[in-house]
Amino acid sequence: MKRPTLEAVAARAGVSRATASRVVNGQTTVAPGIRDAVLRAIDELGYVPNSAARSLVTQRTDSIALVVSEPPTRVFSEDPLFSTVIRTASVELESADKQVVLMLASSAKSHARVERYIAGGHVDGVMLISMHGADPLPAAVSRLRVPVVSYGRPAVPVDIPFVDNDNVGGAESAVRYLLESGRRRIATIAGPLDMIAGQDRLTGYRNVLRDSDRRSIVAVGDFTRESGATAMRQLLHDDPALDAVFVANDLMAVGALQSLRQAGRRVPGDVAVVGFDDIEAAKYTEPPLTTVKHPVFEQAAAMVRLLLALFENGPADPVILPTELIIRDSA
Amino acid sequence: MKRPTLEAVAARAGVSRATASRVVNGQTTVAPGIRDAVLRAIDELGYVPNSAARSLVTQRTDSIALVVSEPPTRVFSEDPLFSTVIRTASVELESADKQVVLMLASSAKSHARVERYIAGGHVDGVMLISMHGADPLPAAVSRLRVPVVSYGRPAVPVDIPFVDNDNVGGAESAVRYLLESGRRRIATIAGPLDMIAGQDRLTGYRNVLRDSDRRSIVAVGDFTRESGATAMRQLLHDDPALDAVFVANDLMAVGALQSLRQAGRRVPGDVAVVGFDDIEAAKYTEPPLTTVKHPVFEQAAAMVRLLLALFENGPADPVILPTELIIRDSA
DNA sequence: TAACTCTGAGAGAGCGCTCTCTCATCGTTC
DNA sequence: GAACGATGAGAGAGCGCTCTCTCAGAGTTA
Repeated sequence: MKRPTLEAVAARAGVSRATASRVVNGQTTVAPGIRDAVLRAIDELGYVPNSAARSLVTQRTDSIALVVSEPPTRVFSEDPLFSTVIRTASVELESADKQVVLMLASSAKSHARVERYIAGGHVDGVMLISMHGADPLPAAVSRLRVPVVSYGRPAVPVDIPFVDNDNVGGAESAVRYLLESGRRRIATIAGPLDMIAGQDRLTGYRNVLRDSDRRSIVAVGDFTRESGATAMRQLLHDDPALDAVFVANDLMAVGALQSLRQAGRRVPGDVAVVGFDDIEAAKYTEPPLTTVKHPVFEQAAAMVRLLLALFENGPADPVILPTELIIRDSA
Repeated sequence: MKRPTLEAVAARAGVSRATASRVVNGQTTVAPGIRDAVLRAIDELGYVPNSAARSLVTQRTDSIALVVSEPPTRVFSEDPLFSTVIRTASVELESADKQVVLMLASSAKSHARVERYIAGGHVDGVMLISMHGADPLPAAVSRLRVPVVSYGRPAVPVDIPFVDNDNVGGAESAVRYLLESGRRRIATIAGPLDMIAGQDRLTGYRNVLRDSDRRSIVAVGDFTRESGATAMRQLLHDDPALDAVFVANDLMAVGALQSLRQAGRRVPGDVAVVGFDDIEAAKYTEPPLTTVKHPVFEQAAAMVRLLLALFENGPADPVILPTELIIRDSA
């Protein structure tokens, strides 16, 4: 019981394989009567084109690799952004009739695997997500002469188009807000400094404090809740008099809120807290979190558009999306 | 500048294409000297096999579809389980050298698309995740004569192997715990009743209450935080004297905690709360959430093993994983 | 030495499709 | 009425690979 081939369809419709192929591919140079006969044969036989055969000759695969490159330790965390980015990108790509091949690149071994796969011509394009500093993947992939875009500015200077949000500006607005609401000792919990988002948000924090001649108080986390909790304890130990903290992402802010609670500090009374990202959970913390909205959805969608534009040889300028301060109760 | 073919490798190594193919596929019937020559040629040319050509003849694709079937409304939510399941399954499949093709099936249109894709022989097997009640996909896919496994018991009775956790037993243990700790009026926030997890957890709740002759107090949510918050308000309105609530998942429990806080109820003093899933966020709620641990990681890994076993014509019995009550501060 | 087995390598078919080239047919124009 | 361009359909090559079949040559046995 084999799957029917184009040959079978052609035979049944009483035409040549070439004509059947024309109908399948929607060419207009087929007389209506014949087209109908072919369509009927396709329907009766339940014909579905064999993609391997097709892409063997067309040299296209209609699939896109979505490469998520992360340090192995973070692979299994429940990152809410991961889910949103993956889903949005999938939906957008599907509406462009592209398949999504998901690849996790954490170990060196899986890096090699990804490279081999892409080099193997399995995909028409690549989306690179969430890479950390010394990630060799952007450079490696860009060498492969396959259209590629990056979610977030690559940490190594490599010439691939990307979509990012305004991390520096977002952080600046958060810290400026804290300053303007009368906070004096503003600390920060920075993200991992081998990630651009970590670096840039710290830069934003420093920019504002420098301009106002205030001392910066920095602890570094790794964007997980737990690291946020640890970093907050650290900060309270280093400077018990701090009255505000800008946390580089909401997940760490959740951890920080818990540490503050445990230390008996009231939020926002004693310490104001501002996060970054505006994940759904931010509305449900106690108190609800003031945060910088990171347009994850738009960023993912823009990334897909950028890649599709690349296929059409369109312009491929980096896109930077604006952020917005969402004021709730924590600051 | 085209990619080198096997032909080119063979020519360079001074052998036939057949021999080169033997080396590439690791057959042992090649003399060591010749094998080395071929390997050298492969290396020098940077040869990577063309997968389309290969699967055209082998009829295998080495890729697996990971189909996530959800009502459109929930597609963009930041579901922490989604992320864990997808990642675990990916990692496991990659170590078996399978590609992961991610497909979102929310609309009827995308359902058709998924079916067409699978029928098109693009994948060697299918993993179906998170389908809701009237989902036609399990039945449709099982008709396609492609190996398929399901994450969670399919809602429609269809004969495909699945991996699930003991939803009924988990819910029972949670409610029994509430009962044993002296709670009298135990309500529940159920999940969507068109999902097996929603049904089964409600069944567990009812089983225990029936045995103890207590009245059940039920509100229904859809597994989102917001629905949990709404349902909790509803419950407090329906029965202000309730002193415990079993919430069918942690996300809704987070919402419920917020509503309780807003209503001035203390947790666990006035109302005890038990969730289900044990997502990471459960440790960070105020107070930390007592919950039933759902072995997401193991479940995803077991699903992959089940599918791989299917390829080997191995046994394909459903797997039910045990749950465990994790006691924190909310009950 | 002849007949045999075994091993290693090549020839060539064919997987299912697309696409160029060719050609028959028909309508149009002068 | 002959020459011409459109138009629609078929023939056939070839995409890159695997795998069966075949066979040369070396080793083994009587």
